[in-house]
Amino acid sequence: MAAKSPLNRHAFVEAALEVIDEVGVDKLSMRNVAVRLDVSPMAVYKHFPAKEDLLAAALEEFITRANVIPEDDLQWDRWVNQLARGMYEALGSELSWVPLLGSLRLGTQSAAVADAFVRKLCRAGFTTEQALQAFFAVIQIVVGAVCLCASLAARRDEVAHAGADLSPVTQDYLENIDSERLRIAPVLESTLRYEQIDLGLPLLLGALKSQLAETAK
Amino acid sequence: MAAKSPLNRHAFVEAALEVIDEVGVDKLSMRNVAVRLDVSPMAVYKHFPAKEDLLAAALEEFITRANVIPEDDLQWDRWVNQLARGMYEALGSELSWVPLLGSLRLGTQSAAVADAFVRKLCRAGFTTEQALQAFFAVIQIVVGAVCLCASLAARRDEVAHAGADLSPVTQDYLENIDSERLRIAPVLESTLRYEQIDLGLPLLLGALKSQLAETAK
DNA sequence: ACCTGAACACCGTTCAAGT
DNA sequence: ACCTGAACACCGTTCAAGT
Repeated sequence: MAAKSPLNRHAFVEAALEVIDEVGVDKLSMRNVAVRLDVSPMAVYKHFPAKEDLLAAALEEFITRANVIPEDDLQWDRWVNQLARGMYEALGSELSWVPLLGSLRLGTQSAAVADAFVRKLCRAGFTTEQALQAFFAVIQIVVGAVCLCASLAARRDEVAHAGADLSPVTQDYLENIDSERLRIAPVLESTLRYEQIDLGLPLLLGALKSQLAETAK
Repeated sequence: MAAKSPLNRHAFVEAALEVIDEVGVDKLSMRNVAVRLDVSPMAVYKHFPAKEDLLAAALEEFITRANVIPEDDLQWDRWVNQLARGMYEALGSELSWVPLLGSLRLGTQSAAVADAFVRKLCRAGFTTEQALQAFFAVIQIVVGAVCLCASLAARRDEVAHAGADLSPVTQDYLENIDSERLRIAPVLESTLRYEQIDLGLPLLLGALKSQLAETAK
């Protein structure tokens, strides 16, 4: 191996993504990234002033690789649908990012996604302002859906009661609610079988279509 | 002070909330909670098997105190609107919870909110399934809006360029995007002045109204 | 320039021991 | 029962020093 060429930023980002892939974001440390590169833990600080900067760079690279921007030949509503699902799946496949979504800053790649979104919707007849608001609304749904998905997944990992037919969520719900309202339980159970993204996103897309019809008039 | 009565669970939750209020969720530790109660750090483990359990209990108490369930005499759409805004404001006032929203499990109080929501919408004419889906959609919007809000706030805390008229978000956007698309910048700037909750929530409420009209037919 | 070693001030958690 | 003290195996970060 070409052992001693000086390491660049990208090597650290690459190593960080590998560590995250193996043990999750929350267990990434400056030390284990360094160990993976066979380098002193403190070498990382020459390229990233703090752990947060390394994480932000890794998230940016993760978003780039997720490659969520759909082909341009789709109709706008299908385009938005596919973008949202792509983001949902990418984040869902690496749930350990989720706790950081609220605190990390996004960079170049996020701007590119925003830009593509606004151009797509403007060409479909939305105003720039509507398009940008729609973008934030879609991101909200995606981020929210991934968060809920993560917190439900955490529940499912809890020790499953032997022979229980109901999900842990429903079980807790039943423990915490008056017996008068038991009728909600089966509906809760079936609703939890949906992917979270299928709950908010269709409603949002419907609203955007009405808005477009309104604007076109 | 009645110093030596044995401490109960609630005393620890109370102390945890005080610590969080002062230094944020991310700096809460078993040790500083214990110090606040003038007790050995290890006493906490007699009541909570792990830090995560203490945090979950604290979040539950936080939600209870936020008291977000609106009065019942409001119309369903205003009721939903007020609930969502209440949750948004509560979480927004204590942004340090946000990074944990995806990973913490919710309990009794969350079930009570879900229950109130479903009952309210069912009485307005929604089916139980629609109501429950709407609940998850609303939660998605709230959680997503708070996450975005937090990540924009993190940006605003970065060193503000002297004399800059544009927000850090817009500045980064401009750095990362072709000059051809500069026209988006002013719209981005004005969109960022909205509260995040005002972007997704109105669209969602509009969609729910159409759905209700559909169902009533 | 780029990396190292040792150190500081913290963590969560375990475990045997106290009262 | 409830709490303590000491210890283990980690953290992020700083800083003077090496090459």
